[in-house]
Amino acid sequence: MSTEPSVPCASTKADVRRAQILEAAEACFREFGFHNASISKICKRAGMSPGHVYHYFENKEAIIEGIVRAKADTILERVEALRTAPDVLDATIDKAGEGIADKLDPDFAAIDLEIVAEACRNPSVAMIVQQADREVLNNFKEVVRALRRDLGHNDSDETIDALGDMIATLFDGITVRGIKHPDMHRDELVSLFEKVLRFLIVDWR
Amino acid sequence: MSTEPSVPCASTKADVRRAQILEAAEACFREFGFHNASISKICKRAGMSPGHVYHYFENKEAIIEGIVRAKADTILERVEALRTAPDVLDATIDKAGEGIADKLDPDFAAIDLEIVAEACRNPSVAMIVQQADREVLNNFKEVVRALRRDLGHNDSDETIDALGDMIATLFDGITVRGIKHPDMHRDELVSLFEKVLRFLIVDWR
DNA sequence: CGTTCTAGTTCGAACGCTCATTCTATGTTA
DNA sequence: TAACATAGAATGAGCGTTCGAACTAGAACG
Repeated sequence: MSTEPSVPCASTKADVRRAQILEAAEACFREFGFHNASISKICKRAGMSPGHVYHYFENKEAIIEGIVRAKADTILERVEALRTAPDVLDATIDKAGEGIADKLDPDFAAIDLEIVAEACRNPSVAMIVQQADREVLNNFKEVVRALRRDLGHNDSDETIDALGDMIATLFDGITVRGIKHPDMHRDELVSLFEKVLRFLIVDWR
Repeated sequence: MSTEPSVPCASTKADVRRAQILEAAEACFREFGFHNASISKICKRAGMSPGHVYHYFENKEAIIEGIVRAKADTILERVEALRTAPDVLDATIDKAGEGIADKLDPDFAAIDLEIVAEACRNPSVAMIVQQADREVLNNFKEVVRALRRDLGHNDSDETIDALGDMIATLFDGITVRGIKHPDMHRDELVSLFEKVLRFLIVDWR
């Protein structure tokens, strides 16, 4: 213990509390949605008093933004990892299967869709979501561009843009599909998904 | 006027009121989300008193279900129309462009995503959404099966299932993409979308 | 033809409750 | 002792819902 001065131990007491609140809030948001998850539900789950919660977050909106930002960071890390993989094409298509599995997880879907729905009417949430998407997409497009250059394609920026958005559309769609059609045959869908991905990245044009 | 007995004029006074309420509710749901759209907001917009609203709907949940059911019916009609088109393949791919434009409309997206998010935690909404999806998909799969039979493909049921879900995934994804990346270059995406559709329906396997 | 009756509409005040947020007081630590 | 951590009661607003009364419009009746 003692002083521990300049180096922020990466988790001050305040950081721990903030994380506890965010964790409890995420669980409540998942279960009830942003607007039906009350502060009292959240602080009961976090084992704190409402006053204490307000000591760390200015208001409920700030908690929502905290969650949205945290989720955005997670996705960003994931894509960042892609770029450093040894065989990028295989990694991309292999990881697709994993990515799909994640996105079909009801817990993930509940929060993700809640966030997108909120982004439709809450400008600050929309900003966070859109900025995260921009970074993810830029990252991913770099991967795709390199991949296709190696395969002999000579793409314009517009082509790469469309390709990036198209593939993102596929992943975005999976989350919704899992909710609208929970009993679908997943394995076959994943295999078809990979074929489409191959068509887009390798064969197309 | 006079009697007008057996033939239900298709719109009794009660039906008109119900429709008014649903219309006002939809606008509020779009603007505020299901849970931030209060009865008082809804009835102000509909120009009615709260008591009057409760005369036609048992509770707020029933209004939500009414909206969800109405939206589901609209989509169903759209797909039903596909089956009766003269050149089905072209119609399917042409209509795709229209479908995409609709799904990119922020008003559509706001309600649609709100519904899917609600379906994650509200079982009765989930049921309506999933049943509608089943009907839409069955309809659409019939179209695809016939199309591919004419093209010389001999598909198993599982193949057609996967194909249907894959294409549905594309459409579901577009709505989310439009929110996460509102400035994207839409024309290029639509054209790529159509190529993927052609790959899936015509070329694949 | 005017009046009464009836059943369906429509209103808006009122209820009990929960919400987000604030405030003051009390522990805790160093 | 000074600064921070934590509690929990209090506040006022707004929620979903209920309820009784007022308003209609047309049928029945004299």
